[in-house]
Amino acid sequence: MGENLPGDAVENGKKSPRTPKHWELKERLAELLRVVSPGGSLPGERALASEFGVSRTTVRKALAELTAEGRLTRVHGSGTFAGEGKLTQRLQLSSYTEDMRSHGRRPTSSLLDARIGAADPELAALLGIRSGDDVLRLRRLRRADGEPMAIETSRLPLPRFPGLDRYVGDSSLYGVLYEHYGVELGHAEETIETALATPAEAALLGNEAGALMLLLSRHSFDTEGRPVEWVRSVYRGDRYKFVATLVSPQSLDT
Amino acid sequence: MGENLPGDAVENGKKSPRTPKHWELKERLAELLRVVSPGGSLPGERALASEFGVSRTTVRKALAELTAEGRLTRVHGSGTFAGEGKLTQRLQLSSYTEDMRSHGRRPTSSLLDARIGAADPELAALLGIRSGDDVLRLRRLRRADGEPMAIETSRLPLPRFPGLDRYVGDSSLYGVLYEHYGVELGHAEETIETALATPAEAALLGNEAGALMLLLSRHSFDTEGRPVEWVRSVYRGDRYKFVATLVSPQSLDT
DNA sequence: GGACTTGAGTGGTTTAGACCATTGCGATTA
DNA sequence: TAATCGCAATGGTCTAAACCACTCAAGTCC
Repeated sequence: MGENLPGDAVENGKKSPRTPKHWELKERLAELLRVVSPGGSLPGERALASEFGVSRTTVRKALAELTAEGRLTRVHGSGTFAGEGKLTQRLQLSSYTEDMRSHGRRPTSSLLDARIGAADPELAALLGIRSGDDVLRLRRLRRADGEPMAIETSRLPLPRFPGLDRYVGDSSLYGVLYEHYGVELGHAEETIETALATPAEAALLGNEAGALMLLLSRHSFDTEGRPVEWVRSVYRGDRYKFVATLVSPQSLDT
Repeated sequence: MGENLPGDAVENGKKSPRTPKHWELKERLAELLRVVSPGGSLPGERALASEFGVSRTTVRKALAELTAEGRLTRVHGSGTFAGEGKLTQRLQLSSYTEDMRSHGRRPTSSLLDARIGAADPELAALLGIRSGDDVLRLRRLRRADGEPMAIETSRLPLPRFPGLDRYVGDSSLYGVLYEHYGVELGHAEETIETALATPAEAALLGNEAGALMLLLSRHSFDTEGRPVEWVRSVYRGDRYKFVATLVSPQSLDT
C-alpha cells in the first residue's frame, strides 16, 4: 500500500492529534456522572464501547482514570458505579478513632497481626534502640462505617515497653502506652507521598492493585523527645484527603 | 504452552494468589532498576516484550506503574530511563523558595499569568469578600534546579490589597504583601489529596496526562485571622513528598 | 424451605498488530 | 560550515478478539 499519502484513508483522517480519545471519552463520562447519584450504576464496558464507537480498551482507560480520582467504583463481576466523595483526615497528633467520630463516621480498627522481630540498623536508629533489639510490629486495618480505609503498620521498641505485646489487642494503643508506661505523645514527623497499591494491600482494602494511594509515614516522640513509634499507613487515595493546620514561624519570602 | 497447572488449588473453591503478569514483570524490572544508575536508560518496550515473552501492552502496564511511582522517566521518542528520587517539601508556613534552598536545590518561579476576575460565592467566602468582588488570580510554575515541579494557582482579595496586581512579578508575593500592606501570615489550613494530571498541567510539568499528582490546597490567614489567599498547587507525585511536624494537643486514644 | 448448580453478564488480563508523534542522528544539501 | 532533510527507533494511542475470575439471580434438587 502507499505509505505516506496523507489523503488516502477516509476515516483515518484524524484531525486533532492533541486530545486522545480516551481523554475525550473521560470528559463525556464525567458529564454523564453528574446526573448519576452516588452508588448509581453505569453501563457496562462493552455497552459503553459500542455506544461511543471506541474499543473496550479505550473505554477501560477512561474508566481507570475516573476510578483513580475516586469518581467511580468498580466491582468485579458486578458493575461500575458512581463514587462517593472523599473523607478528610486531620493531620494532627490525634487518634484515628477520635478523628473519624468528629466527622460523624463510625470508626473501627482490627488487628491483622502482631509480631516481634529484630530491628535492622535503620529501624533501630528511628526507634532509639540497638540494631537487633526486639521490635513489636502491629498491622491494623482501619475502617470508617465498615468500609476499609487504610492499612497501618506500627513498629514500637520493646526494650522501652517491656511486655507491650501482651497488652495489645483491638483496643487503643495510645491508651495502653499511657496507662502502663506513662507515655504521652509530644510531637511527630509525618511525611506524605503518593504510592500505588500492592496486590496484598489491594486485597485488604477492596481496591485494585495499582490503585492510587496516599502513603503516610509517622515518626512519633513522647513529651521528652524519645522515639515512641514508627508508623507507615497506606490510605485509599480515592477516598481520603488530609488536612493540616499550619502556624507561622515568621518566614516571609516568595 | 501448558496453561492449566494442576498444581494450583482447584477444588478448594479458594484459589491461588493469582499474580497478573504485568505485576510479576514489574518486580523483575524493579530488580533490574536497582543496578541502573539514575538517568540510565532501559531497553525499549519492544525489546522488553520479546525478552520477557509478553506482549508490549503488558510491558507498558508494568512500565506505567513504575513511572507513576517515580522510579522511571519516559521520554517520547527518546527512551525509558531510571528515575531520580523524590524531593521533600516541608509542610509549613514557609516559602517555596526558602524551602528548596534548605535542601540545596536552586528554586525558580515564573509567573504564567495574572488575571483579575469576579469572585463566585464560594471563593468570596473563602477570601472574606463579597460575591462579585475582584480577585487577583496568579498562576506560577515552580521549578527546582530548572525542573518543573508544581503549578500553583493563588487567589487574593483585591479589595483588601488595592493595586496588588501592579506589584506582582516574578518576585516574592509574601514580600510584597508585607512591604505594601503590612501583612504577616499567621496560620493556614492545608489539605492534601491525590489527583491525576490534566493535559494542560502535564504539558507544563513535562508529565503525561493522567500522571499521579499531589493536590495541595492552602487557605492562608494573617496574624489577625483575616483571610489572605486561597492557593491550589499541583505537585508531581513522582517527584515530591511532603513533611509535616505535628505537635501534641493531649489526645490519647486508639 | 433451604442448599446447591448453572449460566449470563460483569469487570480483569493478555495478545498481536497497526498507526501516530517525537526524538536524535547521520547524510545530504545550500 | 551550517542548515536541512530523511529515517529509524522510541514511546503513545487504538483496535479486535480471546479468555479468565467474580457476582448474582434464576433454576434445580433434596
